[in-house]
Amino acid sequence: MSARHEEIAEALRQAIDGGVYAVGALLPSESELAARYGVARGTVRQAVAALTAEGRVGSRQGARRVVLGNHRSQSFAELRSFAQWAQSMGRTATGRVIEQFRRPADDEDVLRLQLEPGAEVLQVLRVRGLDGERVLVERNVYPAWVADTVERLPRDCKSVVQALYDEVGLVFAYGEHVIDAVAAGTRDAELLGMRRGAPLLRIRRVTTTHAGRPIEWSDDRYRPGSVTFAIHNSIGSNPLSRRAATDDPPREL
Amino acid sequence: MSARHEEIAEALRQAIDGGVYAVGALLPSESELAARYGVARGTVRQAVAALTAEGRVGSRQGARRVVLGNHRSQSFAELRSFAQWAQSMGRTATGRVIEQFRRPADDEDVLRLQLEPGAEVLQVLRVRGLDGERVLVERNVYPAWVADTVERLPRDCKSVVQALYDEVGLVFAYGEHVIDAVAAGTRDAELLGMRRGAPLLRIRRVTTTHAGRPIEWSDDRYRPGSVTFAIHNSIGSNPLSRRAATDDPPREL
DNA sequence: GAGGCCCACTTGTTCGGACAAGTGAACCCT
DNA sequence: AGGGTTCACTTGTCCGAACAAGTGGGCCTC
Repeated sequence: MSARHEEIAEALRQAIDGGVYAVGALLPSESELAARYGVARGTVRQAVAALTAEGRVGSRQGARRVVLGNHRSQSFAELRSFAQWAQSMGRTATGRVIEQFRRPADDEDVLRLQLEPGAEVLQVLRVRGLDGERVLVERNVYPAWVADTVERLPRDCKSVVQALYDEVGLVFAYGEHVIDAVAAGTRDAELLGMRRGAPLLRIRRVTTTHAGRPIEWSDDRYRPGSVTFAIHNSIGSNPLSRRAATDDPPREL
Repeated sequence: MSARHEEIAEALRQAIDGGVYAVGALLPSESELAARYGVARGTVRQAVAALTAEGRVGSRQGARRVVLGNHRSQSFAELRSFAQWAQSMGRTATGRVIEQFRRPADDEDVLRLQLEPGAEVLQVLRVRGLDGERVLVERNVYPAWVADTVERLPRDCKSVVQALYDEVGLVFAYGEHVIDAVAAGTRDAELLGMRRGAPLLRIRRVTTTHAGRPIEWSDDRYRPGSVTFAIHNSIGSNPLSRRAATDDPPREL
C-alpha cells in the first residue's frame, strides 16, 4: 500500500464506509481531491478508478461521481484461497483430506490443465469447514509437476495455497471460475451431512501461475446458506443518455 | 468505440483471438505497441488495462505481459439484460408474464429498494426461455415510480430493460448480484418442468440508475445445464515474488 | 558447475498540461 | 410557466517526460 493512489483509494473507501459520503451523495471532484491530497489529477483518477471497479462509486462523463454503496461483503474481486478468505472474515477455516491418489489424466484433465494425453495427475478430495461447520466438498486435480509437493502436505493442511507458496514459492496468480448448481450425490451428501439430491452451488475453477501455466483445477460444491458470492457490475461506456424516442439529430453547424 | 485506447484494445483482442499471440506467449512491450500505433505509452496502458481486467492477459511489474487465454464465454463483466445477452450469443430469448400485481412493500423490499415503510411495489413473475426451452423463473419487484411503465408493457415483452429505455429513457446502469443455490419450490418446478426439489442456481440482483437509485430487485432461478456464469480473477498487487523460504533482507546501502 | 552480481529491459507510478465531451443549473425569451 | 440557450464545471482522453521497482539473462568469480 505504498503507492500514493492506493493510499488515496483506501482513504476514500474508509470515508465512504464511515459515512462521510453517504450512499447517493456526490464525491468531491477530481480537481478538488487532487488539491486536497497534493497530487496530480491523474493520480486521483487511478484511485477512483479502483473504487469504480469495486462498484462503490458510479462514474459518468460530465457529472460528479456518485456513491453507490458501502460494501463489506466478500466478492470475487480478489483471488483468495478459502483459508485466506475465511481469515479476512474473522472466521476459522478447517480442511481434511478424505482421499488422495494418482491416476492417468482423462480428457477433461488434458483439456483444462493443458497436458499431453496419458500424463499422470494427482486427485484429492477434501472437506472444508467454517467455524466447525462443514461447508464445502472440494475435488482438486493437480498436474504431475506439483503432485509431489501436494502429497507431502499434512492431511489437515489449512491452506494449500499458502503451503505451496511457502514450500516452493508457487503463486496462484490467475483464476477462471464457472458457476452452476448441482444436486448432491451420495458421496457429497454423506460428507456434508445433507440428504442426497439437496441443491449445492458448484464452482469449477482453473488456477494458473503468472505465466499462465495451469496449477490445478477444482470442483467445489458449497452447501447453500453458509456462503454466498457477490459480484458488481456496470454498463461500461454505453453512451445511453437521456431519452431515445426524441430522435433529434446532432446539431448541424 | 471512438477512443483511441479502445481501438487498440479491440485490435489486441482480435489479435489474441485470431492466434497472432498464442496462449502463453508474450505480448509486445508497451513502448513497442506505442510506437506501432503512434500513441503515447499512457494510451497503450489504458488499452492493456482493459485486457487485464477481462482476464485475457496477465501483468507483472518488470516482466512482459503474458496471454492467459482467448475467451468467448459470457461473463459478468458487462451488465446485460437476459435478452441482450441471448442475442449476443446468437440465440433467441423469450419471456412471458405469469403473474403481476401490486402490494405493500415488505421489509426486504424497503431495504433493497431504499423505500419508506408502507410504500407500494409492483411484483412480477416471469418465465424466460432460450431457443424455446424454459430456462429461468424471474421474480421482480419494482418501486412505484417505475411500476406504471412496467404494467403497460406487453405480457410477452422480450426485453424489459430495452423497453424501459425506449419508453422513458431509463438506464439500468449498475447491478449487484448475489449467487447461491436453492431447491426448486412447487411453483418453480411446475413452471420450469422439473421435479420439486431439483437444484436451481439463484441470482439475486439489485439494479440502480446512474445516480444509484434502485430500479428493481430480482430473484432469478436458473435451470442448471442451460446457462453457466464465468468470472475471471487475479491477485492484485500482491508482491509475492519468487520464493519465501529465502528470507533475504533488502540490501542495505 | 554453482552461486552471486550486474545490467538492459519492462512495467508501475507520478507529474503537469491540454483539449474534448457531457452535465446541470442559471438565464433569457416568448 | 414553458422551452430553449448559454456557460461554468466535471469527467474522459491524450501527450511527453521522468524516475522507481522488478525481471531475466548474461557474466564473473569461486
